[in-house]
Amino acid sequence: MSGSIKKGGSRKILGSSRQRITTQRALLLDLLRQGKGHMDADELYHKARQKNPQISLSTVYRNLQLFKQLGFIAERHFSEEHHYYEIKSRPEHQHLLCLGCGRVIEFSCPISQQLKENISKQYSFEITGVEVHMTGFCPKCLQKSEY
Amino acid sequence: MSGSIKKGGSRKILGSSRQRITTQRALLLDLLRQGKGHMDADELYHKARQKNPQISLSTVYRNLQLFKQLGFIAERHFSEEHHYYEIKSRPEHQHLLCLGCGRVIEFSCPISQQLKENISKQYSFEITGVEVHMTGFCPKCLQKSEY
DNA sequence: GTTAATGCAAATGTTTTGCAGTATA
DNA sequence: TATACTGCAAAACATTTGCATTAAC
Repeated sequence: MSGSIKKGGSRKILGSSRQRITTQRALLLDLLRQGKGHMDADELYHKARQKNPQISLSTVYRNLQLFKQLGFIAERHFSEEHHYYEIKSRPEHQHLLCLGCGRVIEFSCPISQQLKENISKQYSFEITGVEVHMTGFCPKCLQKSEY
Repeated sequence: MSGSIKKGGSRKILGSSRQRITTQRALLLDLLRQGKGHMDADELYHKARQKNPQISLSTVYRNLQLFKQLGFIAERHFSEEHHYYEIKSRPEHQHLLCLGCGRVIEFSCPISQQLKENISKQYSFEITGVEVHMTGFCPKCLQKSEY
């Protein structure tokens, strides 16, 4: 396949484990890094097809699983149907979902660190992740519902 | 159908809206109330079949949606695959999931109220729900991985 | 008696899997 | 060259829907 896709960045990530650096993986990681915010499997698939029309949906799913296992991406379940994925190198942030229009806002939540330590002590857990997920209605949607 | 299932409690809930109080609904609400913690659709279906072998899975799904819309139950997405449901009248609590054994621990998180107000002001949102979801490894699973 | 809710079966949509061929190391 | 990865098609899931029947009002 053509060498038009840079694999430099992916090598850093994938090279350290025993995984092969395929064109598809490089592309998928690229898209995940570029894409600001959250993507579900299907979105990622369609974006990938624009660069590589041959890529299959199974490859997307398989690699999302791999990236997740390797810890490169985090899986979020804040919407009803799909799972969303995002690169872990992004700064710590939490999510605020508007139930009216579906918009997702990210906010930082420094308290979560403290909370994590409290719970960790209390239950003798080793905590690996903290998600704070709020739902509500954004200003625009609040206006609409005022009649 | 037999009148062996008490519909009293359900009447309070369902009667206030225009929904009909069916034997199946009464049973499902009963099970959701009794069941401590979280149930997914399939679990609820199997529990319901023990009391009413005729009940169908579609009825379970349809009613979970209804209950959710009416605000009686909350839908949680803290595990990989399924959605879990729980009666809203339960006291405020958050979830801690062990990635090793799948055990879910509930903990209360009074800070969340404060957090909610902060974010609400900051983004002019009307916040309807706050979920704090932690993942990690419980003491037992930590022991196992120590070799 | 009306009409909403049910049960069944079929449909849908997402995610997973088997396998032969292909590209990476 | 050896084998891990891909693409395809089919399978496996959970969830939804259409429709005739049943039960609640």
